[in-house]
Amino acid sequence: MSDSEFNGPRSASSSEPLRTLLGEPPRERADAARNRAKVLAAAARLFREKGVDGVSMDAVAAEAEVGKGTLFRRFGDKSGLAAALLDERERGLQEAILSGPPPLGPGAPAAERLAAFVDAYLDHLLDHLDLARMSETASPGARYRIGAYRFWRLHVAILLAEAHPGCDADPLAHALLAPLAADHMTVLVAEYGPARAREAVRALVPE
Amino acid sequence: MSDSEFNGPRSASSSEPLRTLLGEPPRERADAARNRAKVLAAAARLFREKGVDGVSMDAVAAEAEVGKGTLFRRFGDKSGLAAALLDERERGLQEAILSGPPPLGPGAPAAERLAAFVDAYLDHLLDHLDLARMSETASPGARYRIGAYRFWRLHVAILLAEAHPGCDADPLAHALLAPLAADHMTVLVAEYGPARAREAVRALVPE
DNA sequence: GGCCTAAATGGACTATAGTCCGTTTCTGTG
DNA sequence: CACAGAAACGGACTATAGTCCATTTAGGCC
Repeated sequence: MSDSEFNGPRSASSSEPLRTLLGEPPRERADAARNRAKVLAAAARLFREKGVDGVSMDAVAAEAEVGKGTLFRRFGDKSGLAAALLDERERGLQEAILSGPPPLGPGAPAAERLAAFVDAYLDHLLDHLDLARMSETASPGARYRIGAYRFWRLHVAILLAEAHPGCDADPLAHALLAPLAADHMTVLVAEYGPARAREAVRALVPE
Repeated sequence: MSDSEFNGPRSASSSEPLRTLLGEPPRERADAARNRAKVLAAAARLFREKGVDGVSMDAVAAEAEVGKGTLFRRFGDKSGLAAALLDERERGLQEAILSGPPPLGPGAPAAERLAAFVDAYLDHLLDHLDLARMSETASPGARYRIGAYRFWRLHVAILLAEAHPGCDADPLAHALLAPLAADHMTVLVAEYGPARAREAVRALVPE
């Protein structure tokens, strides 16, 4: 997966020529949309029944009644499929950050928003640990290529810059998100339980 | 790899019965030792020539003139092989921590030793990024199963407990090591260069 | 030196991810 | 409506990790 060539249903707006003029990406074909939905439904079903690790891509393709080629071309690889499933569930959190009530949404001091973000993100992550783990660890660097990661990172960087003027916010945001990696949280929770794990991560947030 | 059933040449001390009485692990057989050395040499050679990612386990087995079964039984999986190669190079750092001069070794205040450790670890990591990456990301959770990780974690936990009495040092040490993951540092360095990457990680160290 | 047991060996075998490309299906246009 | 080109399809194919077990070998003991 080289970037965001995969994923995400495209908008069904604009006539063909207008779209072209606007430089919008071409609309997704009807059969493609249908297959995307079939695959996501099949994957959700299988993952729920047998666990994320117990399901092969062949199995997903079969369950979705779709060829393997289709599956891979659309989602890139297994981590892409997991990311697509997570995506739906991350929307709510992203909206709450952009326009929900403080301290998660705008309005509270940056430091408080940062703490609220970490808490809310952990809530989300601990609810979908296995899916997140698959999306992040299927291949090296996978985590950082997911679109959602960029969102979290940008959000954290903006808050850091506001709370600590003069700090090198961009790489710092990266580093701050590192302990939130699914692989890491899996181990931390297994070893110390959710409460201590959560506290340890929160203790690293500046201020 | 369930634990440390693999790796590490065993000591050649003690007679058979004494060893048994002492509960030491059985001495490694001569052919096993020979093959371990052949594999490590072959892997080092191939990795240097073609890069860690460009070498299959089949290729390592062939180059070492050893069966695939031998290779896997001894090293568990690809990450185990990479870890075994790294191991040799980590010894120096571990010794410097245990008995070298301050601030890395004993003698300096805990906070200073912590900073010195992060610096030294990053030196080591950036020198062997590809090998470390393979050892940590070949399978989910691989990083946390490597013996060396336990060493770093214990060291950091002890220093944290000393520098910040009352903090929950064990999980905090885990969290503090998260940004030092090879996969994360690879991205951070690629995006911002070694200097800013290093600074960002150091900024997270308490105090 | 020859025997015996546990350890080690190696390569055939399985399972799975991911690629490739000839065929089929859309959809905008005349 | 029918045509043409683009887009999507699907399954055979390749590459690789990792398992299994019948066979071989080391080395302690007499």
